[in-house]
Amino acid sequence: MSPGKKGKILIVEDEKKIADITRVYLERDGFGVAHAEDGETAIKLLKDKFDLIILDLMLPDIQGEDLCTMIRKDSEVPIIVLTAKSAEEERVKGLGLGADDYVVKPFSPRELVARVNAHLRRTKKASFSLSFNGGDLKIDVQKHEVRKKGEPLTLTPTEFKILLTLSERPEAVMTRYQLVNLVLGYDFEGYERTIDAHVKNLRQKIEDNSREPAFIKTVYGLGYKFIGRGDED
Amino acid sequence: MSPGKKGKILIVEDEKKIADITRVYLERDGFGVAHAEDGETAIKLLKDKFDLIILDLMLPDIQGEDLCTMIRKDSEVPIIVLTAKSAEEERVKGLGLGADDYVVKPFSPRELVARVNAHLRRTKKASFSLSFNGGDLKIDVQKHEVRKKGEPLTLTPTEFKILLTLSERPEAVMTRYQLVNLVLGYDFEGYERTIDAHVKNLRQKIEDNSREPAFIKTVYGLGYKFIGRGDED
DNA sequence: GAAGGCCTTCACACTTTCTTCAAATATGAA
DNA sequence: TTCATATTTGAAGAAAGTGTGAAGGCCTTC
Repeated sequence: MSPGKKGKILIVEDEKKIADITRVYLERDGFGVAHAEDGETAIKLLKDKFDLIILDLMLPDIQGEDLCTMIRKDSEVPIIVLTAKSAEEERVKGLGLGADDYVVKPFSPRELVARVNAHLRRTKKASFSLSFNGGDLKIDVQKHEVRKKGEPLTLTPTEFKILLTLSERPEAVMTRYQLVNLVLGYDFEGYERTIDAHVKNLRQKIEDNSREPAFIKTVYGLGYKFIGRGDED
Repeated sequence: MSPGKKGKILIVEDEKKIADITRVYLERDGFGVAHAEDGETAIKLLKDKFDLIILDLMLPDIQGEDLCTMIRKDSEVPIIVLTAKSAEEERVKGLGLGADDYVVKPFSPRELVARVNAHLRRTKKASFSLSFNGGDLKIDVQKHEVRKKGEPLTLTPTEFKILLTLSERPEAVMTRYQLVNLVLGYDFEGYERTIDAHVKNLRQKIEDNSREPAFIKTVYGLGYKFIGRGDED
């Protein structure tokens, strides 16, 4: 493993080509990278300390979810989960398995590196959660939970991901095109306005009045943006 | 080569069919596209600057890898490599040589375009904004927001584009023809003076007195120009 | 194999914006 | 100053974008 000035990262991924490309990107960005092709190897390697773990949920010998909870039991290391856009994602939600972030496959390697950097930057914060407007809206990624004025909401995986994507960059307009890529995956070939339907459903859950949305605003001709004052965590 | 509002892309690919379909998709998405059928042509074309390069690793006259390193030596331009499915090894090698992403043939044009966009989005400055006359007028592209003395204004998409186009080159006169092309698109077939109507509406929003515009001046017989001292941001 | 959850698509109503036009006003040249 | 040409403006129909409910498909669970 190369030295890694910026930190040590463990990739747990059985698809060699994905692991390789990810490694190349991370190393180019100054990270040290170790790679495990299966859960067993990962557990061995985990005797060393890592600064962040990238974990594919689909592994040959062990359920990624189990590995995730296992890691989380022993440490607070940030975990970014890779999921194929399918039923996997639902399990992320169902189990609330304590990952700090998740990225939909196929992903842009640059996107992944950006997220790795983002997580390490806020490494001091115990967990990756967002809170807006004096606690009116709270998003806890590890628990995969959203609360509005304390009340837990039930969001579908796609709704959650849209909300997360928008709220990570308050005020910034995201086009439907961008949202499709980030939320549904770069290989999504469907109808772009599917996003509208999800936004509608999302608004009905998080907004007081979905006709006059306070959080997710429409930007005519462009897309959507999230409005909210981030709170201290 | 078509103008390309979103950026200029060079396709280096000897299979004409693939090059053509890729070009069509990219152009439809607003890119300008140049095409080289072999390495030699590519090197000639590379005297121009491109925003991204799509490079087939299998070329008639030169090793794609060599071309890749060659390009990377001179510039940071994002490179997406196309590889045939069989050539497993080439992928990683290509990435080691400084490519930014790879796509396996046969590929979905849509996915390729999505990746192109993803790379360019990362390359671009995260958020650029313009500020004029000591903060009197601020334009934030990422937020798609314009503020006049701190007050947010509601501009339509076209108004926003006109303002942005003009303000990016303060003092420069832009003809209606130029504005139509840049703002309404090269394929706009309507009445050139539509711009006037938009400028009118824009002035009513951003000017104190739309009869004596301070920002958007008319240049009689020519077009419009934006006046403003850019502030440090 | 029925039920339920989720995603996607579609059609239609609705909202916002764009384009065009014609009248009014302004400009520059003779 | 006068004339021909340019520009501004308000209004209105045309066009484009968005919200929404419902239907169908796929998958998982019971």
